[in-house]
Amino acid sequence: MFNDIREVLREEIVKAVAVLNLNMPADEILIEHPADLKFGDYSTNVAMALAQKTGQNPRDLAAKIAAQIAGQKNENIEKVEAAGAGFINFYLTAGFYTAGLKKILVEKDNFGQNTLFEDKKVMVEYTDPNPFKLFHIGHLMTNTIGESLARLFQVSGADARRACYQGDVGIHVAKAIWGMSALKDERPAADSKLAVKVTFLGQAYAFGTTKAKEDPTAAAEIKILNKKIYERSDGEINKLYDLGKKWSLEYFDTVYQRLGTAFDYKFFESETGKAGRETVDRGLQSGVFEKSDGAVVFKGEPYGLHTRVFLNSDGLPTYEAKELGLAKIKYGLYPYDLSVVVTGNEINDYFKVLLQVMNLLFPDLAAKTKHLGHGFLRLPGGKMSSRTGTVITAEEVIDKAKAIILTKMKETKKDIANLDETADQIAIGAIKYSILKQDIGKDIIFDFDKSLSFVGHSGPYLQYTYARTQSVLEKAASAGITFQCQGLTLTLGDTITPVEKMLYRFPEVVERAVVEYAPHYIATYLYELAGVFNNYYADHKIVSAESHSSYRVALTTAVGQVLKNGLNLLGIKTPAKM
RNA sequence: GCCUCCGUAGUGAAACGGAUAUCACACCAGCCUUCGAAGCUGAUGUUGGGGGUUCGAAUCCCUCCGGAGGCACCA
Repeated sequence: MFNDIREVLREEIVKAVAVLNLNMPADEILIEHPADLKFGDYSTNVAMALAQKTGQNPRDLAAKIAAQIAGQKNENIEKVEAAGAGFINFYLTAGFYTAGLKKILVEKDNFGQNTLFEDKKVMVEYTDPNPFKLFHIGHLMTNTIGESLARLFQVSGADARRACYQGDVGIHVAKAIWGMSALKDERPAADSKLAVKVTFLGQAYAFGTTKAKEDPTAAAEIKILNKKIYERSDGEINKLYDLGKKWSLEYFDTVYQRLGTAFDYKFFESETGKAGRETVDRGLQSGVFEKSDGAVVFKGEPYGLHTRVFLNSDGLPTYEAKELGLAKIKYGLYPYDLSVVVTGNEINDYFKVLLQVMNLLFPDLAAKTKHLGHGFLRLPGGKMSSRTGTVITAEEVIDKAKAIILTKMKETKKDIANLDETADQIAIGAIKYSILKQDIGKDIIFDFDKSLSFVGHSGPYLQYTYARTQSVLEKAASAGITFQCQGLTLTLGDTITPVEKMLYRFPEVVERAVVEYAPHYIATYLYELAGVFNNYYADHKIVSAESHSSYRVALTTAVGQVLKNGLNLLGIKTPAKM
């Protein structure tokens, strides 16, 4: 198979090395893409590694091995040469590239799939907003990353399920309920718009928070309220609680729909406490936990970790205990092979403790759990806080971006039927891409003007390039230019370009992205692909009466296809016109 | 104080121990009577300091400086 070209090269290398009476285990052979296309399609460092072992000159050895491989005359290899400090560079044949092109055109939406997680059950938990609180740009970051990972697992053969874990109990909820009660005259009617209800919840929470700080009486009331909410012992409070939670969840659903996420499972802290406490009780029996100052704790120091509280001195489960319960509940509903939990990196250390505890209590689940801590999306002024009001909601950012895009769209005066929907897709594409183009572990200081780009290395650039391919293809169709997947060949002096050299790499990039939990490889690759295509576009007339037009149309079709498949993995839509 | 993560052009980022460290933004000079100028071409400019390991270090180790996060009943 041509997409296993790395295996083909590996075999050729092993064969050549053996002929030269040298020994290089196949799994130690590194085959990679050179940083620059001028160094060929792949290169290997075997000569440098062998030279070190045998004391030979790496450059001479590379030349010998290259000559031997060339002599083996593999049909996919156009040229092999030694270069640099002792690299062996491979240049592939035109036939290889056109076969790659054909594969894209045949597989279409399926191009890029792999079998790394075939038949595996994967659960991805992400987003985790708290009911009664705002859905802010931090949630947008987690959601964007988690959704992309879920999609990467899916194209890798997994049955990926999306899960969201939400804090529907706790002091923040009590503050909001207290606020709802105090501001009862301003409470929206049942038939009010959802936006109004959510705004009210935000005000109620802010009011409760402020009063809790300023007024000791209010603070005491909130504490009592918190207990009542936990116990569900007061009918009036339950009514307020249920109402507020319903509004919140309805609102979150509208945000998810807009972002293109749909959860299979929604878990709540109010449900995980019981299972968590039971687990901790059993762990206390078996000596995993111990009592300390009236609380039940896990001593992490023997493992190089922190001590953490699992049941507080009132006997209530903390977040740690609830998380243990959550793991059990998740596995009960969906016996996964892999459970990925995506959160901010502030809880990295805490999650290590949790994994250690899980390892002692149920090692099978611990081994299947992977925590991914991503960087923070912070504001230039410092930490974002919904308490002090220095918070930007996800919708504010999207709407602000959308307004800019609508202005731009009106300037370009394109004939676009679904203007509003398209602008929404571009706004979200810009935001998601700005998050996914970099390593997920790193912070993003979110400054609207600096962080969100609609030109250059950005989501809209990729969407624009896609729209351009579709526009060209539309023109080709009306000119009656078609192509056959069989027998695609270059004609009339056309040569292989960087476009073909980038296209076949897509499945490799997908594999690497899923193995390393790193969507940014997809983002970077798509940007490079779009770059070489825009370059090609500037130099080549695609739709014409010339005989090479058919091949060029096929190439354009493939580029559009890969951009679409790749952007889909980032959760970014590809409007045909923008 | 202890632990973890991070320091790459003016700014924001990329680089699975490999070749002349790659992009974007910004700034400057060009390209639309020709398939979408949200595009293309060219110019300027970078690995925090000091040691070490290696044929080869932005990447691994030590140390110093700077930043972020965490460190017992919040999540």
